[in-house]
This record gives sequence, C-alpha cells and structure tokens, in this order.
Amino acid sequence: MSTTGRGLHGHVLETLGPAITAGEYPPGSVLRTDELAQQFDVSRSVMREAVRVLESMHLVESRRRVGVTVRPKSEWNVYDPQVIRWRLAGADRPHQLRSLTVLRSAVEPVAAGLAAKNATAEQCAELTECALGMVANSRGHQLEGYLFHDIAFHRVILNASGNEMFARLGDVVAEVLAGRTHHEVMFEDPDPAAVTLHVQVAEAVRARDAARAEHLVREITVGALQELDILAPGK
Amino acid sequence: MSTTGRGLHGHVLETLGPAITAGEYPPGSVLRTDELAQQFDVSRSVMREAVRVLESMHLVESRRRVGVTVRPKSEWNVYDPQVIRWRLAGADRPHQLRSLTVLRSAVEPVAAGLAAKNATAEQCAELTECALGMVANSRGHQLEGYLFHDIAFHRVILNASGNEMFARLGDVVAEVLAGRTHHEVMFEDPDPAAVTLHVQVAEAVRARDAARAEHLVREITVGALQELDILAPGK
DNA sequence: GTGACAAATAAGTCTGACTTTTTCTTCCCG
DNA sequence: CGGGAAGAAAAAGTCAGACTTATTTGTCAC
Repeated sequence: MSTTGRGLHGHVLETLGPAITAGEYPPGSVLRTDELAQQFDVSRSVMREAVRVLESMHLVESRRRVGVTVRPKSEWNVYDPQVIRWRLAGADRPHQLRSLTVLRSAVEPVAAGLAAKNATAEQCAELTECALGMVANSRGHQLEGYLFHDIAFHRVILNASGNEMFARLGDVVAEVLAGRTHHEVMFEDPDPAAVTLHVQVAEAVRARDAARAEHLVREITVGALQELDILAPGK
Repeated sequence: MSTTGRGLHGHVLETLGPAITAGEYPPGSVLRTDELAQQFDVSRSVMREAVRVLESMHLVESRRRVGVTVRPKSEWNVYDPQVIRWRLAGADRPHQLRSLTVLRSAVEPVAAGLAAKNATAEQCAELTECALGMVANSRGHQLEGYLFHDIAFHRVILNASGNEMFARLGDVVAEVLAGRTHHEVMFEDPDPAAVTLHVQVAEAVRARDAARAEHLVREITVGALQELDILAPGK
C-alpha cells in the first residue's frame, strides 16, 4: 500500500512526513539538517534528499543560514497522495476525510456525466459488473466484498470520464470508501437506496444519459456527505 | 512566479521536469544518474536530489542496477503545481488546459455554493469589489485589469468555500485564466454576459443563496468550456 | 540612529571510496 | 538440450569530510 518506504531516505520520510502533517512541528518551526541527520542516524546526504522531497511537497522551506522551516498548512500540496495518506493516518484524519468527501461531491457527478458520453463498451460492462457485485454483497454483513466492488465502481467512473485529473482521484476515493468501512462505525449492511442508485448509474451510463448519470451520482455523494454529518455533526 | 529555481538542483529540475512532462523521454526510458550529472555539469549529490524530487512526483522511478525509468503519464502526480506549470509551458499545454477547465467546471460551482454558506462579511465585500473591478475593466481593451480582478474573484470564492482542497486550486484557476488572456487569442473585450454573471454571483453569496450561487458559477464554467470548444473543436 | 563592515552560521556543493541490490552471464550437471 | 546455481557486472545507495556561499546578526564608527 505505501509507496515510499524504499531506501533510507524513504524511512526518514515515513517518520518526518506524518509528524509534520500531524502538526507536531508548528508552522515556522525551524529544523536543522545536521541535527535531523543525527536524530535519524543517517548521513547528511540522505537527510538532504528527504528534505528536498518535503520541500517539493511544500511542507517545508529550506533557506540558507536559517534552516528548514515548516510551512503553514495552507501552503501544503494537499493533493499529493503521500500527504493525503499521512494526514489520513494521523490526528487530522476526520478533517481530511471531510475535505475529501466534499471534493468527491464536486468531482464525481461531473465525472459520471462525462463517463456517460465517453465510456467504452468494455467500461460499461465493468460498471454493470461492479454494480451487480455490490448488490450481491449488500446483505449479510459482507462488507469487504461490498467495499471491493464499490471502489472498483467509482474507479471505473473516474477513468471512463476521459479526464486525467479525475482519473487520478481514484486512489483518493478508494481511501475514503475504505476508511468509511474500516475506521468509521459500520455495523449495518449498506443503505439499500445507495445500492439501487449505483445500479441505476450503470444503466444511465450504458444508455448514454449524461444528465441522469450526473444526477444519480450527485445523490450518492449527497448521501456520503449526510453520513459525515451524522457521525460528526456541527460546522 | 516560478517557485523552484533555487539552488543547483532547482535548475536541473527546471530543465528535466519540463522535458519529461513534455514526453521527450517516452515512458520506460532509462536515465542514469551519473550520466545526467555529467550532462548538467553538477555533482552526483545534486543530481540525486533532483531525481528524488522527480520520484516524489511519480514522474520517474529509481531502481537499483536499472537506473531511473520514466513512468507513464497515467501515474504522474498531475495535481502537483509544479507538474501543472511544466505541462502548461510545454507542448501538452492545450490538453492540460482542457483538463483543468473541466476540473474547474466540477469544483467551482460547488465551491460557490459552500461560499454562500460560509463566506465572512469581509469575503463578501472582497467579492463585490472584485466584481466591480471586472465591470470597470470590461470595456476598452483593459484586459490586464480585467484578468486581475477575475483571478481575485475566483480565488475568493475558492477560499470562502472553507474547503482546503478547493482553496489550493486558486493557483490553478489563476493559471488557466491568465493563459486564456495571454496565450489564447483574446482581441475582444470580455463577454458582457460573463461579467454580469460574476456580479450576480457576488450578490447571491452576499444573500446566502447557495443554490443560486452554484447555478450561476455553473453557467460561468459552462461558458469557459464552450470557449475551449470554439478554439479547439472536436473530442 | 544609520550605514558599512566583519563574524558567525547553516545550507549548499563536490569528491571519492565503499556497500548493496538486482540483473545478466556463464557454465556445469542432469 | 534445458535448467539452475554460482559468479560477475552494473548502477543506485550510503557515508564521511572538506570546502563554498549566501544570509543574518552584531558591532563599531560616523
């Protein structure tokens, strides 16, 4: 699942990244490369590479005679999959989950509309297959099977949209859906209405009915947003 | 405007990044660190740092005994502002511009709806100010003045949405809008209908009318999409 | 107080030697 | 003739140390 772990510099990132995104170093904090290198027991070259990566994510800024200063959250590259993973793994998880769900609610309906126009026959078939898989696993606490097909379904929609930016959100959506099943409370079987909606989306895409596909997915994402409000009301 | 240029490794990135995103090295191409270091006349340490950054953008993958292999476009971190800049600066510009405009058409309406709910009094004022600035610069070929207020307007909307992911798209939107004025053909004064829409959006947000704000911005983005189809018709 | 000059500091750079992993080659045995 | 194991080769990965350079801070004279 994790992509970085390779190499010493990857190990450093796997520790420093989460620490920074978790807010352990408040914005403006100053770190020194040599000091960090000692703490992590690696050479300065390795630490420098790690710092360069953090810098490319806009998590920190390296300036001469000053050191490595932590940037405010508002400047982070919050679309970097690595940053998203780190934040989802830390204390910021609920907030990040909400942000991503809102993003989903904006992107997925439009993606579905485009998918209805651009999906290949093969993608239509995959979509139907996923929807059927969801139906088959929708009762009797087969949450894992349901999740698997749910993720695949949304991935196909995003890919079929034909927009590369949408397609790259597949992992994000997967993370959000998986989080809902694994971390959040999920005793019950999935909402039957949601299952029906997915089946109807597959139909709409197959029928090239863009407006209907968009509307249906909008209903799905509205449901996801409401779910969040139930779990963590307020604001 | 450019963020990277600092340091030797930044200079290398400024050359290698655009080259890769422009497709000069086809996916699967193998580069060797030492060779690159020689070509750019920098030490291996510097080149390694550059490669690490490219790796964190998923543009390349570094493997032992193999070298630095270029990854397929489908794996790039296409939301990385740096990658976006590089692609906008290269041959991929039209395609990238289209992707981003589609993304805008998904995100901005939803952001406007949220802004109507969450905008502070100050943000409402800024919004009105921007809209007025657009009106004032909408006639007589004052394209730069118009662009300035247009960018500010959309930035305020995205920030006022209260969603960090939306807020971080401010630079992207700015880039798209600026591109339309500077690179694409733009002899005429801006479409009066678009100007009116912006004013109405400011009103809707001030009136806390989320549905109306969302609808109005959707009209704006639809206009932007149509503009693209006029300039580069087909698919 | 202001401006210039000097010192301190931490990042930036380079080099060369060494290690480790992975792949290719070769060669022997079945 | 095929397959697998041992060895060689190649390139990234790691480390240590010396040196450079930009930036800040502090001081002193005016």
